[in-house]
Amino acid sequence: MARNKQQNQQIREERKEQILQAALHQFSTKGLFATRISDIAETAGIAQGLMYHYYKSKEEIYVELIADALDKMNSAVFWLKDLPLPPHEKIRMAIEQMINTIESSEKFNQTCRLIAHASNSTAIPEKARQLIESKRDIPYQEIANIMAQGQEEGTIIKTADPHELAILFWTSLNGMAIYRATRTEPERLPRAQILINMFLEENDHGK
Amino acid sequence: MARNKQQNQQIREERKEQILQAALHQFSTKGLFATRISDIAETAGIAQGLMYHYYKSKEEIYVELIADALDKMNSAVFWLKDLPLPPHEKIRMAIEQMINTIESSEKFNQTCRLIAHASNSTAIPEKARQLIESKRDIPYQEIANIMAQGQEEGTIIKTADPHELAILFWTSLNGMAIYRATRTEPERLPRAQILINMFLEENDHGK
DNA sequence: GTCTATATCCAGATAGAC
DNA sequence: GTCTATCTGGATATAGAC
Repeated sequence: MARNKQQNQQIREERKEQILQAALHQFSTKGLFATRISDIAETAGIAQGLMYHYYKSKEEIYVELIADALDKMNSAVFWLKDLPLPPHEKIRMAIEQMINTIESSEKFNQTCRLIAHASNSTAIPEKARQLIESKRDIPYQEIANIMAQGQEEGTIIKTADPHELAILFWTSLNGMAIYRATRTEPERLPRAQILINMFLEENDHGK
Repeated sequence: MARNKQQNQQIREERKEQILQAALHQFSTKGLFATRISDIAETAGIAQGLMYHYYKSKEEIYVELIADALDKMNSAVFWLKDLPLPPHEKIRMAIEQMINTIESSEKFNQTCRLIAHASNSTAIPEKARQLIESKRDIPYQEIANIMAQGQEEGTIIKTADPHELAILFWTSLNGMAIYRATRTEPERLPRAQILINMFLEENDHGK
């Protein structure tokens, strides 16, 4: 008896993680349908047949990745919400952090592309569709809340309603993420400050 | 002799147009790999085999659609460039028109999704990749030129360089197009004015 | 747990009748 | 020009040896 149950369990966890990472890389650049299960296996450095020892299908891996991505996104937003900062500082920080992360984190980038692919296709697994539908509006809602608080405090512009501002907030950042993800030779993104200025009342600009 | 050459030629043109339209619809919602040639045939209302009488492969249709989309986009940008308007009015007009078109035109929407799918995938036909690579930067360049002119005239903000502003311009609009395209029950987009304000010097805001 | 070999299925593409 | 029937290749998924 070479291995006991615990060791097997650990190998299992490691392999699954390995597969997920390889799958994220493949799915994010090629999408669900253009990536073959053998691509993932190759990237993960294991035999194609072994994939089915860990996941029942390509789609199952995909759904797990989508679920993870949505959860991480929403966690980050709730973390922002609970920060002990005034609303306009939350907006400032969120934009700065997002642009910074878009520029520097390869994994974050892959995650953005995965979600972009998924949101833009009707041909994804039903389970994935439901997950996205049920969770994608949370970030919009939370940012809208923060915008509303900022408007009450007089630090966020009142020329648009909070929900409108939230859409503008996310669509701009989302656009940047896609821009960045689709350039091999990444040019620098616009500085955060310009985008921040769009939301703040004049007197706060230079703060 | 039922039909002469000219009539056949006309039928041919009509069919090709029919196929392109059906393909745009399919590709834009499902992407290249998830759409089957039979899906396109069905949408176009013709037999699957007949597809190959007009196009040599699925990829050929795809490449033609990509080429059309890029050309239309670039034509629109050159049209804007040649308008007899001051730079900041061109920017204003471009944003207003884009948001308006994103909201109202189904076909424009499909085109945006097609390009989004294509830019976001490395698994597209080589020919399509080359087309995109060679043409996608033209709109950025042209908008950057207009921004630079506006800065000289003092109507566009000088806190960022023209290229940076151009990226912000396109990524924001692109983000909106994707947002709009991926909602079945389309909520209204943010009003153009808020985005316009991001680029104009203060004194021009209310103009 | 891991691999190789293989069965199965399905979409792209072709052939040939009308 | 259009259709139906068919071939072919390639990818998913399974079986079975190690």
